[in-house]
Amino acid sequence: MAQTKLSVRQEDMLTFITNFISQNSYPPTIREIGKACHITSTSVVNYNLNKLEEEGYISRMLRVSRGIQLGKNQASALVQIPLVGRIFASEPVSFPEASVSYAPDETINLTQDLVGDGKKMFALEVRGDSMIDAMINEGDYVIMKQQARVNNGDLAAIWLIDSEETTLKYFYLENDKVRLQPANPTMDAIYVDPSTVRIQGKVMLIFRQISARKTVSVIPNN
Amino acid sequence: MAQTKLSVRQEDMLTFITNFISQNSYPPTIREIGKACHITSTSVVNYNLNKLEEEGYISRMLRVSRGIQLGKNQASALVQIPLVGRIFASEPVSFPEASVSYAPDETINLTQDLVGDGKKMFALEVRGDSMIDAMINEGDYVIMKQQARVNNGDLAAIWLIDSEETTLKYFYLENDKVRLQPANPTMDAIYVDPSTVRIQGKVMLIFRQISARKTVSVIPNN
DNA sequence: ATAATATCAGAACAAGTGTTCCGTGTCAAG
DNA sequence: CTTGACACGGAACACTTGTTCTGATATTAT
Repeated sequence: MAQTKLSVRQEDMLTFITNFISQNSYPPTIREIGKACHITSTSVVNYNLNKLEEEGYISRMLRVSRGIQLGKNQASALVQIPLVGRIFASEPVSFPEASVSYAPDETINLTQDLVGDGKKMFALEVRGDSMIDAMINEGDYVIMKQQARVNNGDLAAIWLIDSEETTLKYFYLENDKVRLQPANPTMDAIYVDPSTVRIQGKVMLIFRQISARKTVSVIPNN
Repeated sequence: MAQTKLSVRQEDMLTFITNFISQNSYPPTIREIGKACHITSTSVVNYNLNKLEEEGYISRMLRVSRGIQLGKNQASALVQIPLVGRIFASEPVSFPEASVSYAPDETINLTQDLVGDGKKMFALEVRGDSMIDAMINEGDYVIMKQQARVNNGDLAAIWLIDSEETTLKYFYLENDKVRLQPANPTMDAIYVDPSTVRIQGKVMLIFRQISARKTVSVIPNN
């Protein structure tokens, strides 16, 4: 609460605890903390742990081994988002069924500070290069939230009824006309009638994984 | 491995362990499991825990209190990547210092299945629209791994000595010439001499957060 | 039926673990 | 200088906790 400055020792302990939990998925003991932070006495570790708890950085469970919880990590709780398919420009977005089957290989894990609570959300893999005007490559993943309305300025998945295609553009309703603004600033917006578009969802996050995807002609350099 | 069917008791234990961890963020002890699952003997809990480990549902740390890890969660272990600054086209990438200080507001949490172990990695926020040829917007986040060498086909941060600018391009070494391929397929590659480039790191992940960023001229719709 | 295996219960042990007490040194305020 | 708050180190204590041993009961195979 007081949010005063942490001592170097306390900061050292906090980073160790954080790393330890992320590596082992269970918290360290007092003696493990002391050994890692070069503190010989368990009472000193206990003393500084109480300081950290007073400042709100951690929570402690009395008399419980490894009973340390990171206060800040509540914001980084995991959400599991199902990967339900692919998105083509030539098709409407295929929404998943209500039942969320548990398929670990087709699940994308993200933290809540990036995408929120993950309700009604799903992931799509982008196929084709028709999303270039939205600055989206083939192979990118789009995290979407299914909803029929979006606010002005949201990046939305929109089904264009006339031309029968799905596009991702920033949505603006202006004077009874819908302005669809490409994410690429070098491209122009298009104006359409609201009755010719159907909002399918709102894009929450886009990410692109680089590693080991373009494994072509690998020649190590000097 | 064998993936046989779990007994009711083992299934009961597994659900309790899962719920306990999600509630307390640390695993339960053997006796806590026994009490919750109506098992009076610690040896029986220990016996079934070994069964669960043989089937791959959990991992156990020998002689460690609360040393239980959920097998499924190993792929979604968290890595904390420090957000160390911004990346301009007109400057070399500013690398962080060796010491990783604990600054909670400037940390990006991702899962290991997306970015790997997170060693020597850091996050940069993209400023300016000069990365458009890499299909990267202003405001995007780039997760980079600091390394002086990359393999052919890696997306690399490259400092061009002559023109004094940083660029993100796919790297290919071909016949003593370096081919720098833009991510945007509509743009052409450039060929430069290896002595005129300096590899600063490899791009592991790019992501773009949409929510509440472009709050410009918001006019609510019907 | 008989043997073999799997599952279980109780108890005991050694090590792990949080807590507490006492003493020391530092440093700024009085 | 004295005082008090603060941080630290060492030690001891009591409880926790994983492990192991012995034996009993249930299930399955031969």
